[in-house]
Amino acid sequence: MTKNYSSEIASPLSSNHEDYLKAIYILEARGEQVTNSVLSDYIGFTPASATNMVKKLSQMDLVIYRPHQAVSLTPTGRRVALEILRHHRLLELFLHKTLDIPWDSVHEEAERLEHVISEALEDAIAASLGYPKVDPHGDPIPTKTGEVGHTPGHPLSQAKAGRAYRLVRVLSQEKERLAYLGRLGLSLNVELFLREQAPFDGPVLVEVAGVEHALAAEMAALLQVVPASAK
Amino acid sequence: MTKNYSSEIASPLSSNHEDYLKAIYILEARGEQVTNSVLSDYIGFTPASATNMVKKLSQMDLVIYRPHQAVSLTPTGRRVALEILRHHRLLELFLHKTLDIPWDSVHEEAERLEHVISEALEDAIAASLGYPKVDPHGDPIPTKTGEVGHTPGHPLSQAKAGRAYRLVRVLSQEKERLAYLGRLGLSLNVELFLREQAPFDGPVLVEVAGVEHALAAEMAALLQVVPASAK
DNA sequence: AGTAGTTTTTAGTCATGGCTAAATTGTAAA
DNA sequence: TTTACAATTTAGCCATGACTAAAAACTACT
Ligand SMILES: [Mn+2]
Ligand SMILES: [Mn+2]
Ligand SMILES: [Mn+2]
Ligand SMILES: [Mn+2]
Repeated sequence: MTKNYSSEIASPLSSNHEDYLKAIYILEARGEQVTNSVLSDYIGFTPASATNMVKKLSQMDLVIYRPHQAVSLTPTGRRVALEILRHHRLLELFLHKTLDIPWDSVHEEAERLEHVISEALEDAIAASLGYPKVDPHGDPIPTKTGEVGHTPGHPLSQAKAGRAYRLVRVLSQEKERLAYLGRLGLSLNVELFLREQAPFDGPVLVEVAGVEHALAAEMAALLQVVPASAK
Repeated sequence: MTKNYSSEIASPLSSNHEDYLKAIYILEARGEQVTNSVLSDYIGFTPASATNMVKKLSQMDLVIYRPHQAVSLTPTGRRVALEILRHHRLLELFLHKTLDIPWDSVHEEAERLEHVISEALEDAIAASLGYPKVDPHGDPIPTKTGEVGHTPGHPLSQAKAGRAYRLVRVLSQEKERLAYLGRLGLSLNVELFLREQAPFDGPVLVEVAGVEHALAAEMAALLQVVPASAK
């Protein structure tokens, strides 16, 4: 767990410390108020454990903690979160492209690997992939200096019927969901044609590689698309 | 740390548990009596910690422990050790071949990665490398079923002067030593010519790629070679 | 404002696995 | 066979970070 940020952080961070920071970052980025229950739900530990950990992170100046308030990251905490997130997404893409691991399995694997790769290995992976900008789900890969690119696109549920789109991001890491999409032929950068959009949040009819499929409204809301012609 | 051996092992093993088992395997394989001090020296924890851990491993039926006697692995313990060793050596080779990580850096990296890769990833790595038999240092890679190939060769210190040899194994993981050998052009499968072997365990003169170098006797003892013509 | 219900924190427990220091055991020389 | 010394084990301590249960604090409704 020796990292380049170790220079500014007293005690070394465990995998769980890192996962907490990453969770806070992701929840903040979603625009949610990171309350204790939101956080503990997300990470899968009890609320008491979350409070406990958040207090420790606050002592290390990685988060701002005020009792009964939402937590937030300090600049250092954000740097650490982004470093782990960079590891995670680089690893997902590497596993997928270099070792043909299916896109619905890379998340789990990266969840463990992200905590143990060195900076040198991170760099080697980035170089071997040609310094990519997005992971296999279209999530932006933070740069070494902590910039996070903005991903274009809008939910398929808000797209207009009778037009062709390209899938640029899937807002889910759920294995079963991704596997299902994969079976429909829907993976990153695939083109689809939006046949019909049922009103009142009804299902969506799409055509992928000449085959028509119906998608639940909630599913369509997770699929970010751009017009097919757009880069 | 979910592994395929989890079926037969009650509690999940931590990275350290796995490193202890691997250490015992390696020390046994070297022909050493695995006493508590040998083991604690090797793993870098205090003797008291080693006793403690060995007792726990013994309760899990992974080692045989009798007070004041050398420890040894049970069949299950050996299986676990070989699984981790397979991970380690596959990872070393993968990092070296696929990501160009120098042979003197792969050990450290693999030491952490070996504990967190899934069986699926292990298989994907093995497949992508064409099911290799040895790692970048010539150490044999155990098979999935736990067989360990026998590596040919004998120490350069016991070779005859005036003949050509090929380096097939280096019995060291020391970063500095490997880096030095690398600088001399000595890496796996490289050919060398043994010019002179000084008596009384004196230095050895070798020619590598047309350049002559003197090696300490202890260094030459770590280099396993075969006659240059031999496959 | 009072109260019910929810969220959060506190208090206290436990397992893990390192450590040091002291006690014990084993070995080998006198 | 005693004695010295090294190796090993035991005992006890500590940090970590999960947990449950209880207390406290917020929120929202009457
Ligand atoms: Mn993780
Ligand atoms: Mn992803
Ligand atoms: Mn290890
Ligand atoms: Mn090796």
